[in-house]
Amino acid sequence: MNRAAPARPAAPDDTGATRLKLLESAGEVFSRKGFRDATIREICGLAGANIASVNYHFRDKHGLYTEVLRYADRCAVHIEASEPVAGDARRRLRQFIKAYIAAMLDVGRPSWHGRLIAREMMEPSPALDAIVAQIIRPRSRVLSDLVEELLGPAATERRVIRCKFSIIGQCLAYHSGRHIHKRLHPGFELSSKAADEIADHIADFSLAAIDALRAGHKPARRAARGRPGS
Amino acid sequence: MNRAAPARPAAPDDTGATRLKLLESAGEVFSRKGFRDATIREICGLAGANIASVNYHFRDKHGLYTEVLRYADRCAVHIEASEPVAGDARRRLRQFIKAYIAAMLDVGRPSWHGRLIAREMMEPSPALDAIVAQIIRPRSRVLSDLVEELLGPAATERRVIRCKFSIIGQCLAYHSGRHIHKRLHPGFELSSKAADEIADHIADFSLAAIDALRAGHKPARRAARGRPGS
Amino acid sequence: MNRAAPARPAAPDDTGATRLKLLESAGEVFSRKGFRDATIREICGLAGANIASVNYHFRDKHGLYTEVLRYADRCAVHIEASEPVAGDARRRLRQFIKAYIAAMLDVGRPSWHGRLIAREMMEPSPALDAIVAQIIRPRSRVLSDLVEELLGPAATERRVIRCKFSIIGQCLAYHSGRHIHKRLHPGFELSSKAADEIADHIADFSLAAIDALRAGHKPARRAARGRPGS
Amino acid sequence: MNRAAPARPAAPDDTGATRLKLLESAGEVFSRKGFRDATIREICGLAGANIASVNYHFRDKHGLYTEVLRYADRCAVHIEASEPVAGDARRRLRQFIKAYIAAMLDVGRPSWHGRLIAREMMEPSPALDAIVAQIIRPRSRVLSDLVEELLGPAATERRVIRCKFSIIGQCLAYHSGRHIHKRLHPGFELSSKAADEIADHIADFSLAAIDALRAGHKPARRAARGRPGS
DNA sequence: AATGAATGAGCCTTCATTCAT
DNA sequence: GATGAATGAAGGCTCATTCAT
Repeated sequence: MNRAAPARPAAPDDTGATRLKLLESAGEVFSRKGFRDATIREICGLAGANIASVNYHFRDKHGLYTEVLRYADRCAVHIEASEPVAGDARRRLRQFIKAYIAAMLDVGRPSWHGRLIAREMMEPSPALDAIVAQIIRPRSRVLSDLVEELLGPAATERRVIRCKFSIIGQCLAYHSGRHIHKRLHPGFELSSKAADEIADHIADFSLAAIDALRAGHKPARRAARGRPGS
Repeated sequence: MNRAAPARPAAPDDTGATRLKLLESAGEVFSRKGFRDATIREICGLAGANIASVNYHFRDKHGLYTEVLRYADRCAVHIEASEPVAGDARRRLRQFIKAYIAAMLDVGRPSWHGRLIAREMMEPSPALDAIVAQIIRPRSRVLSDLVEELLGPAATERRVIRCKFSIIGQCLAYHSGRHIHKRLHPGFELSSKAADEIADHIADFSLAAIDALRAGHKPARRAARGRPGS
Repeated sequence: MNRAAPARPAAPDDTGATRLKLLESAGEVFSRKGFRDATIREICGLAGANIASVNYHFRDKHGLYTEVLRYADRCAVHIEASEPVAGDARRRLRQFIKAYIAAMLDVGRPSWHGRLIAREMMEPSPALDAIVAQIIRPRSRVLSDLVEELLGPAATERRVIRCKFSIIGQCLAYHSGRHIHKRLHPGFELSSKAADEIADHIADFSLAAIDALRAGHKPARRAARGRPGS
Repeated sequence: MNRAAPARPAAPDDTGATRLKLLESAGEVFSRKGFRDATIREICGLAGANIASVNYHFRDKHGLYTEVLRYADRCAVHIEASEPVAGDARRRLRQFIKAYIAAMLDVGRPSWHGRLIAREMMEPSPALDAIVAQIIRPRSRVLSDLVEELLGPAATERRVIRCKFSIIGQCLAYHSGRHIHKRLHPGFELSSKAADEIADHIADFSLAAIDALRAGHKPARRAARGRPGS
């Protein structure tokens, strides 16, 4: 009743140096350690601010977290917007995957955005619903449309969803499996340099699979053999 | 469920009812909440043991965690061992995927084993190295061999690794993305009933893609400009 | 209600809308929650003022409290002054009790004045000395004079004080014991409607006792053995 | 779920040196400063115990407070029980008042019991209901019966309650008004020495008043005059 | 005359750990 | 072999206060 972001309720933005530094630091720490393991002390220390400033600007640790997610959302919008809509479906899918992989592998960016959302996906906070509605669902629709177009007559709702998950899963593997990857294949660095190559692999892999599903027209067990490749 | 290490009779000893109950309870709680969020109190409460018993039996919270992982490992061995080695590569790959998906979706089991390893993959503890060496690497080899065989002349080290990740990534997606899936597609339950169908989809998808890679000897049929592989 | 000190034109200045609203709000909150439980935030919120305004206008939370007491004092003067001086002692005592009970039971007023002083009586702040000197002692004198007159030849200093406390105590009971009263006798509301009846009871009760003390010249009519007074 | 007085749920008692010292210290501090102003640090410091011991033994600051009240209750029982039931009503009322005044003025006792209950009366915590039921209501009944007997035919429910409050109010005045008393009449010490004399005054005062009410048989305004004394 | 921003101290609570039996 | 009792460190939060404008 007598707190909340100090009388500036509707300005979701940036003005205020401390507030901004706090958001950045919190994004970094939350994405690295998760909500509970992140301590307000570390966040404030990183931002060079007093411990109580979190209470002042965001009321709460939860309030800070929520605001960090909204902040990440605002930053994410133009990444989305900058993607080209032109080209045929195959090309657009490849582009989509490239953008996704780039996000997963932290290619030239504040870098914690992707990690934070990945974290929410694995162990959701009450904020996940909003994230799904604002960030994930729109992108999911784009992907669904692409897959549906590529499947052509073979597209059923169920199959579109499965293919979508297959594509996203391949991308996510390079994020959530990065620690395993590092230990299993020390020679294959997951640097941003490899991003393009990885994305192409996933695109090739997925397009071939979808082609096969379309050609076979039945997802039957051995239907795939020989067809898609020729 | 809690059979003492069958092949390793002199294992660091599982006798002691309390000790064993502690391991089971800890596995359950650690897998559900992660290392830090799990409290010794809850674990002991679930096991009906004294708070100090963790210190007594395992010296430490970390000691308990390490021992839980080794305990899970011993239990995991025969799951691995029970997988069929017979059949051609296509069939064995499908079996592999079915087993993996079943583990991910907790099909009829005490079931914290899979969840715990999934957790370690995302935010590793010092114990991850041991897990990789003892549990993950062996399975990874099995999968590598399968993929290599299926790729035939098209198999390069790099490509085998990429395909392996594509397959594992699709499976993991149904675990790490389960919260998103539930929100995005409320109609499609991720129950154990769907496990078989999902596994078949992933097998079809992956086999088709691998076939295409093999046939084309170039990553994709009509690789949209830029030829990722070369 | 918030008329500036009428008889004291040069009083430490009440001009300034914010300052005045702050005093009113603080009186309300302090009287309801006590000094420490009252928060500056709530007071300022109620007054629609900035948090720092307390420091600006009153230097301190303590400064605000002191000033609130002085403000209440100024408001209290005419209540005191408006009491009738006419009539015989019995009637004047009854009037005194009615005024006191009305103050205790908050009969149709902004009403935090009485509550605030009651609070100071129970756990005094450094400001209590001033309150006693300026507010309480004058009224106490009035009551002493009445009791002395009523006791007549039986009046000793000690006995006058005791009777005075007996009268005040009965009145205070309806304030400090209100929560007990509510629980013990849910049927008997302590509303302002009952104020007059209660005051009459206390007056009857006390006058009868004083009469007896005077008549017997020994504390009680048939003082049960031991004669307390002698 | 996993806390509460350590597995000794039904033993409301003493064993445990630290636990007992904690109860005593808490009683002292709570009675002097009230629930919120009392700090766990001060209580533990006074008891020579660690800060966390409150959590261990009583789960909570609230839990400690509740237990302190129950502890005070147990101590209070024999005070109650030791009161004589013999004698006529006048004498029993005088005894009642003496006991009450002795409690108010802390005559030779752990000393915080009375203060604590007095505090609860003025600003109740959720525990007040229990206190009323277990401690206050029984005593209140005793007093009601005495007053009813003394009023004889003049006793109505309403009048009995009023007289009861008049008696209790006089006693409470010496507790809640002690700070005022000290400042107003520095000569009259409120030591335990004066307790007996004060109690006798209240008894004389109240008995005379009740006699008058009985004689007048109507509580009318001027009915008291001349009657009770003769 | 007044305020938004920031601060440091302190409180309650929780947790893993240890000690003595 | 096992446990009840006790502890110290740390975390989140609240509050009165101050600074710069």
